[in-house]
This record gives sequence, structure tokens and C-alpha cells, in this order.
Amino acid sequence: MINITFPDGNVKQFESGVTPYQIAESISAGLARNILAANLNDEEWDISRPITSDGSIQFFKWEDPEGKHAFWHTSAHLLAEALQELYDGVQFGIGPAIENGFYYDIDPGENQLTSADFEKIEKKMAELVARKEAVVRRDISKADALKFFGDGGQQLKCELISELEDGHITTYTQGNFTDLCRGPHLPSTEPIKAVKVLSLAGAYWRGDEKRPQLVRVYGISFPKKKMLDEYLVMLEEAKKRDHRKIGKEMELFAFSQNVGAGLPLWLPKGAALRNRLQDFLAKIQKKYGYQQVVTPHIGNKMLYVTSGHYAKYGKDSFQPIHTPEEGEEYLLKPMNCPHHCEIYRTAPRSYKDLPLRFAEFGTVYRYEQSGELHGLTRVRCFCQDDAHLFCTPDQLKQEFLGVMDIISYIFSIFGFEYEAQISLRDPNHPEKYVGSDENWEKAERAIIEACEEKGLKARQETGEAAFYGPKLDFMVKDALGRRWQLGTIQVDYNLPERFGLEYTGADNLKHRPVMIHRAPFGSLERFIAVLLEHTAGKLPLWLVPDQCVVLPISEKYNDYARRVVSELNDLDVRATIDDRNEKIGRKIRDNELKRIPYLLIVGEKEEAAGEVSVRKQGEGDQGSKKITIFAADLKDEVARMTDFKV
RNA sequence: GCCGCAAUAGCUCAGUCGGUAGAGCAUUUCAUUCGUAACGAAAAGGUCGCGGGUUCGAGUCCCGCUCGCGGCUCCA
Repeated sequence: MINITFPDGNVKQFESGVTPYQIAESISAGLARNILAANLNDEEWDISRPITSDGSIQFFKWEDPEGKHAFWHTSAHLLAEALQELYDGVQFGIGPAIENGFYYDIDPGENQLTSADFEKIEKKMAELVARKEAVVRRDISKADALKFFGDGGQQLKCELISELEDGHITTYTQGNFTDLCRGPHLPSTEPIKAVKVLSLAGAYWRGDEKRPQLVRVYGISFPKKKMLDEYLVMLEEAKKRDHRKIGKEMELFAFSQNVGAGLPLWLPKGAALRNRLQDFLAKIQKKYGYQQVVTPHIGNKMLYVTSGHYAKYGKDSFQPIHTPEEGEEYLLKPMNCPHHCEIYRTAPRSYKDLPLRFAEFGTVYRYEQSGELHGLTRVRCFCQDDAHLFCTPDQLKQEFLGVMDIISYIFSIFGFEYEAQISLRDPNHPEKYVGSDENWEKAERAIIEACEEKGLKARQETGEAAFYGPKLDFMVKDALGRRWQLGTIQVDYNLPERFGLEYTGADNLKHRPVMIHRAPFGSLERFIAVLLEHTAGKLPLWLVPDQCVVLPISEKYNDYARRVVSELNDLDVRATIDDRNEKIGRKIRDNELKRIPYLLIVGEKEEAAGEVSVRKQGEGDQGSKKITIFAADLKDEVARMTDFKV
């Protein structure tokens, strides 16, 4: 007999060899019906895998990420099984579960896969599910595994196996398909009731662009048909929130082939929106002791040779600008830090001057790879809400914490949920970084400690650091769940060294300041993109281009409507007019669809009383008010939203 | 940059077998002067992304480029 401990601390005895499924059955039939995966002593465990020693068990259902994970992982195998049945000579790479669904990377050999094949593949998968095949786990020796997959012509699998430790290799088999896999899996493919093959894409084998490119087949599956339908509807809805679509509808920004890829044109309403965001940030930063600076959009190439950026990115960037002068070269600035370092150097600095905080809404240019460009989230010209803080080593932590406060405050104003990520260097590839080990360790420790101090849960990723220092990034998801880095804070001991920055300490000796790079929005472009997707274009009242629109009932009241607009504008309310020769119902519909927060209807009654009839976006008629009262109420509402208590 | 897919009116899209282009919305004009989500009529609008090729003939087939979309890689 073995002792199984449950999450609530209860311990029950079972015969050795009992499976999680049987344990669940002993609790209730309902639980047994719903569990998809288990966890034994913190090890992922198939629900059909026998347990032969004491342990703590946890069950996972569809509602748990671990349950979905097993479900989709088995679905990936099912996809592979279908592909194996449909096409000869397919080689399989890897096929994991992902956040929403699963994929399988395959080398299709002679076969040509297109989206026209999706239906055929889905049908085959359903057919395989109907066979009710069990998914069977086997331990296998390295030699046997190599032979098995080698005989099957699965060279990619053999490469994976060759890197595994003998004695820890398992396979999972269903029907005629056997995959190298760690699991866990469902006991059979039977629960997979609804499958959708979503897309095809290229993906480099093992994520290495120097290796062959495979075909990645994406799919998703559900235990109920209805859930798939709901998911597909949700996807459609998400596409409607695409910032590229909304930005066009709201006349915020545009792209032109003639200007170039990845170079956004900001239209009047978009430009005004940017200005409001900048004012908002500048106001907060002023309270935190930042000083605004302005620097040129170009810089001498030597500036970037000094900073190290030229060696690292020079050949992949916009190439140097040549002047009439022989041998003189300038770069479009890809970042603001070197300029800010030069501002630091304009005067001798004392420890009494520090910290210095230079902020700039700095436009930078980066030649991003063509395939990377994506709406406003990845562009070749963007505006960083940048600042560089120069401080003594003693002040570092406090400064870092101050920046964290700004970022969390800003994200709370917009209601963004974010994930924090600490990006550390990859100790196996020191050649990718500049600076001493000692400085890197100091910087990495400072970030980790700051997060602990703030109680911020941050994922640590090695190899994600910038070449000159580690960073703390704030990631926010877009409408389709793709993660984008917005805010970033980076500790840098290296640029101060490269630029020979100094201050005089209390000891009258020269010291090296520490530098913090930080950008709460990251870039105005990306921030606006994510903001549009989060709000579906219904921007908060304080940011929205038009806060209200005046709708005259008929052309007879256009004059009064114009007086209302001008009075509101004088009161700093952003008001426009819809004086088209249309019926009021039509004007209401069109302006609701334009996402304008307040519609002000004016006719005979309003004109006589000097009032406007207020209709709130999505909420209907709110009754009528004096113009001045409406303006005051609106400004109160704005003040409540942007009550900048920092 | 790589793999795959697309590009037709301002927008969303149709266009069959290769025979010189069509709808809805938007726009303009006319009519109407209206009370809380689409009144009606008419007109105008296109070098079918660009360049080349095949063909008697190309929006349609082929090649190259550009731009865009989904991924991959990259992201100072």
C-alpha cells in the first residue's frame, strides 16, 4: 500500500500501481470524468500512469492551465498522427501545447501543405478520435529510441534523442503514431471533441535561423464543439480590436508606400492624442524631479562607436549619412542615451548634483527587419518616452524604485494588466555583452532586490538582457494575446564608463555615476497601439480626440449648434459639430459608431433654454443641461480620471 | 531576413473557362428640415500595387519588385 496526500492535507491509502484516474474515481465519478492531468510530488503525471510510491497528488481539469496543456499536447500528437496518415515522408520536429492551442513543426518532404488542406486534416483527426485509441507511455533506452526513430526516417527526432540522457527517455503511442515525448498526456484522444487547424507558418528548426525551416501547423481543440465555436467568435471579435483597423477608422495614423514601410504618419487627431499622452507623462515626471531635454535626430558616427552600439548594430541599421565633407558620417539616432551622456558631460558634476534625471520624448530610427514590422507595435521610426538617470551607486536602488513607482502608477491609470520580466545576461555567451562581470552582477542584483522590495512578481529570463546591462521589462498583451514590451528599466554601469562620465565625491575624488535607462510607455507608438486594442478604440474621456459632438436636429439649428461648439471650445472642451443634412437618428448612429463619448442634441427646446440634450455613448439619453453645466461636469469627470496623486 | 498567404473605387468586398470591371457603405447634387442607432432619388468615382513575360487578347496565367497579413528569427 502507498500513502497519497491530497492538496487539503488529507492522506489516503491505495494499492501500489494505482493511477491518478483511479484515485479520482475513488473520490467521485464527476472528478474522474473531468481530470485531464495530474501532478505527483511536483512532477507532471499522466492520469493513466501507475503510482508506486508515496506522494502528494494534485488533479488538473480543463479549467486549470495544466489540464489544458495536457489536452492540447495530446491534440498536437493527434495532429501529427493525422499528418502521418495523410502524407508520406513527413518528418516530425516538435509539437507542444501553447497558450492557446498547440502546433506541430514538420518537414513535409515532397508534400505541399496549404490552408486548403485544413479541412481534410481536421476530418482525419476526428476520424482518429473516433477510433478511441489509448495513449500509451513507454520508457525506452536511448539506443532503442535512436533505432526506432532512425528506422522510421525521423532524423529530427534522432537529433533530439542524441542530446537526451539515457534512462530518462519516454515515448507516447496512439494507434500507429509514436512520438518522443516527456508527457503528460490524456489517457486517450477520445475527449478531443472539436478541432480546428488554424494556420501554417514557417519556423526554423530549433529556433535557429541558420537551420532549415520547417512548416509549423497551428491548431486548437476543445472538449466540446460549443467551446470551439465560442473561441472562433472570440477570435473574430479580437480582430475587430486590431489597432491598425481602429487607427484607420479613428483617423489617428496612416502608412504610405511612398514614405516607406514602418514609418507611421500621424494624422491631426493622432498627433493631438500623442501630445496629450506626452503632457500627462511630463507632468508626472516633473513631480519626480525629471528635467526635459531636447537632442538632435542625428549624431556623429563616433558617438555610437564610443557607446558600442555601432559595433553591435551598425551594419543592420539605417546606414550612415555622408556629408559633403570627406570621411564625415552621421547616424540617424537609434537611441537617445549617447546624446544624454554628452549632456551629462557638459559640466563638471558633484555628488551634490546627483541624481540627474534627463527626460526626452526622443524620436529614434531603427532598421527593423522587414518581416518584423507590425502596425504601430513594431516600426522603424518611433518616439521613446525616454529618460536617463545618473546617480551615485548608493542612490541606485532608490532611483530604481522611484521609476517602478512611476510605471506602476501609469499602468494603473490605464488599467493595464502587466507581467514583469527581469532580463539577465546569458552566462554561457559572455561575448554578447560589454562590461565587467562585477558590474553585471551589481546591476542584476539591484534589479532583483528592487523587485523583492516592491513585492513585484517578475519572471527571470536569462539571455534577454541588453548588451550593456540587465533590465526589468513590463509586458502587456494585445487583443490577440500577443505580448508586447512596453515599460522598461535598465541599469547600466557600462555607458558611463565608455563615455568617461564622472562626478566629484565628498572625498574630493572622481567617481563613476550609475545610469538608469527607462521608458514607461516604451514608445508612444506601441503604447497607443496597445491602448487602442485594450479599449477597442473607446479611449478614456481625457484622451479621446473628440469628447463630444453637437447634433442639430435640423439645419435650422446649425447656428445655435455652432455657438455651442465655440462656447465649449472656449471652456477647453473638445467639441465638434455634425451639421450634415441628415435626420437625427442617422447622426446619432454615425457618431455612436465613431466612439464619441457624448452626443449633444440641440433643437428648438435647447436653443430656447440655452441648453444641450446629453446622450452618453452606449448609455442613451441623459436629459438636458445648460452648456456651462455640461462643460463643468465633463471637466470634473476628466479630473477624476487623471487625479494625478503622485 | 526566412516560410506561407494576399493586393480590384475613399472603406468592406464580388469578379466563373483569359474576352477591356461590379455591389454596399462613404462622397457630390437634388429633395427633405426631421427629437435619440441607417428617409428617398440621381451622379460621380478604378492605369485592377508597380515592372516585365506568355497570348490575337491578361484583373485573371508566369517571373521580378513593392506594400501588407500570419508566423519564425531579431528587437539597442
